[in-house]
Amino acid sequence: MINITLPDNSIKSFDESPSGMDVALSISEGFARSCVAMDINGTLFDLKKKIDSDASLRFITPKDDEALEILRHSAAHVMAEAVQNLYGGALLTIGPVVEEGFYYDIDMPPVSEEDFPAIEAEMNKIVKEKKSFERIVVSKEKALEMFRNNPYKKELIQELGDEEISLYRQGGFVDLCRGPHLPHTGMIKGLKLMKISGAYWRADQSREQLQRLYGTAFFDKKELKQYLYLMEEAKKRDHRKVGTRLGLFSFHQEAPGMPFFHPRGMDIWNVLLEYWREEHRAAGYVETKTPVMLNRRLWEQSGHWENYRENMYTSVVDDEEYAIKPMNCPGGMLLYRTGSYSYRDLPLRAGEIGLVHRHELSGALSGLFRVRAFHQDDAHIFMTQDQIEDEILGVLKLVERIYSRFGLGFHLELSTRPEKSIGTDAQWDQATGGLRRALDKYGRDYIINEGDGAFYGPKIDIHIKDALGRTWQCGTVQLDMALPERFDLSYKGADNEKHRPIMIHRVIYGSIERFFGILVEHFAGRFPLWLAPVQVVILPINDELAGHARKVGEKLMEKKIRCEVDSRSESLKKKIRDAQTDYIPLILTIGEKERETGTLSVRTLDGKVRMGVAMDDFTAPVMSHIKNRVLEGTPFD
RNA sequence: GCCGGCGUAACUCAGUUGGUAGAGUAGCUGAUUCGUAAUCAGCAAGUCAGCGGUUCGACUCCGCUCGUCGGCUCCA
Repeated sequence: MINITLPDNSIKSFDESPSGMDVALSISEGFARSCVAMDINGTLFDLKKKIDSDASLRFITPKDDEALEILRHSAAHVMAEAVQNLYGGALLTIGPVVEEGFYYDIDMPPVSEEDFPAIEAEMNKIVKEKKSFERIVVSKEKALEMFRNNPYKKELIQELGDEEISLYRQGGFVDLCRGPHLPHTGMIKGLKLMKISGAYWRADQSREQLQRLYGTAFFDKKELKQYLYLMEEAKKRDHRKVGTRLGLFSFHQEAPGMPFFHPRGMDIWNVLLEYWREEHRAAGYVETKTPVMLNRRLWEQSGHWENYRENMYTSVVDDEEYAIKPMNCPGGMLLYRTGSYSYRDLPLRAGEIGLVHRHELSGALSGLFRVRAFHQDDAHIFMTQDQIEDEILGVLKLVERIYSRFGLGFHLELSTRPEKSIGTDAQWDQATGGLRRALDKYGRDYIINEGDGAFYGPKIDIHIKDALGRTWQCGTVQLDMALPERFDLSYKGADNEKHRPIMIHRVIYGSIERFFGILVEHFAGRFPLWLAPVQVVILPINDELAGHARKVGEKLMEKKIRCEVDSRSESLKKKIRDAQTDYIPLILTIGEKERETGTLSVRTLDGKVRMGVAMDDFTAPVMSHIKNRVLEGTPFD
């Protein structure tokens, strides 16, 4: 007699070992049809597995988080079979599930997206056949024998322990796999190949070049449609497209990976920094600036010459070797060392909008998201041991303040000591403990990435979430146990002894260029009033009214409202259309009536018009809306 | 850097099997003077990314270089 306990604590009893499917069928046939896999005592299994002792069981249905992963894993097998059916000599390697779908690395001649329809058709054929996934367990020797023609699989099998090896079979297709899998291929409803790229076996450039085929899959065609819609929306918002169309920035062959900012882009840039300075002053930061080019000796002392040299630009001046800074910290060290500090001066919060250059791989460049020259909104905080917690907490609060101003959510990740690292266990414990206590005090959940810290200290990464739900790592708070040592920094304690300060590096925007790009996509180019490069456009109805329009413009400029007059001899309709497609939040049309009465006609982006607004009734609310950095709309919506 | 795709006017893109190039938008000129999302006409604009090769002839085929896109990798 086998007793199965279900999540609602009901117990089903069976005379003989039932399979998961048997248990599901005992609930209802419809339910059984929807089940994907099962969780027995905390481990996932196929529904076909026989349960031979009492157990508590939870069925995995498409509603559960684990289900999608299983589905996609099965979909990867379907893709692998399809490719093997179509391309004779294709050798399968690995095919994991990734965040948005799955991929399979296959040793085969290059294919292109033109081949996708044929592969998809073959996949759909396999899906239609509702092939059952069967788990087969064999010995290591047998597995090696079965995959004797596939060196990749053999390599994988060799690395597995001596225990038995599980394989999965669907029809005539067998693949090495831990599982679990769907009951059958028919459950994969929304299936699509996404892209193709090269990848190396074991991510090693010296090894075989493989074809990586990406796909995604859902339980429901609708979900696939929704996903494709989001992808398309993201494509439409692509900051490279939107930024070019709005005239914010450009890139040129003469300086790959180094953006040029145009006047309208600089408006946004300056507003971002203005806001940043305001918040940092209020949070007790001072601002500093260090040179872009520094002597090689400094980089040797900081350790960058040893650890980061391949990313640094260098130059020889008067027979001396210089490096263009890839980070601001060494310069910051010199600044600190210029003064002499007592414990009363700490914490010292020194901000710096530093322009750094990093020679990134040419293939890694991507719009403003990955560049070779960028500005960091850096700050170095020097403090005593017992200030760690409060200082970290202060940074986290500042981060929250600033991100929420843009309507960006975020989550936190703590990275701990990596294998290759400097410092003592005690130092690491103390540093990591300080970060942990600050996070706990802060009160939000955080993820822990064991061993993912920098070699010189643990860190907290802050990942923002944009309007499309995509996440980006922007902010980071890193404790540095190396530089104060290398530069022999000190402060005088209350005990009149020299002490080594603790130092953190932190950024909030991260790379201002990248943050800019993220904002373009987050707002889809429709910046809130306070950020909009042109806040108001003034449209005279005819040429004769251009003079009055300019006068109105001057009045707004006096109030520091960014505005332009469009006095082209175009129709009003045309000028409105152009203003709308430039996402200018407020449009003032100037006709005879406005000139006579000295009022304004205000049109917002949603097409609503308010006539007869007095000048002051326009400027006052607009100015306060801007000053308060209101995220949504305008005072005239 | 590696693999693959792409590179035609300022921008977005056409260009059949090789016979030296077009459209829309923007720009300029002129007409129109307009009340809430595109007025009309004309003009000008390209070493077809660059270099080399094949060919009687190359935007088209081949090679290299540069840039760019998607991945690998790396990270802010």
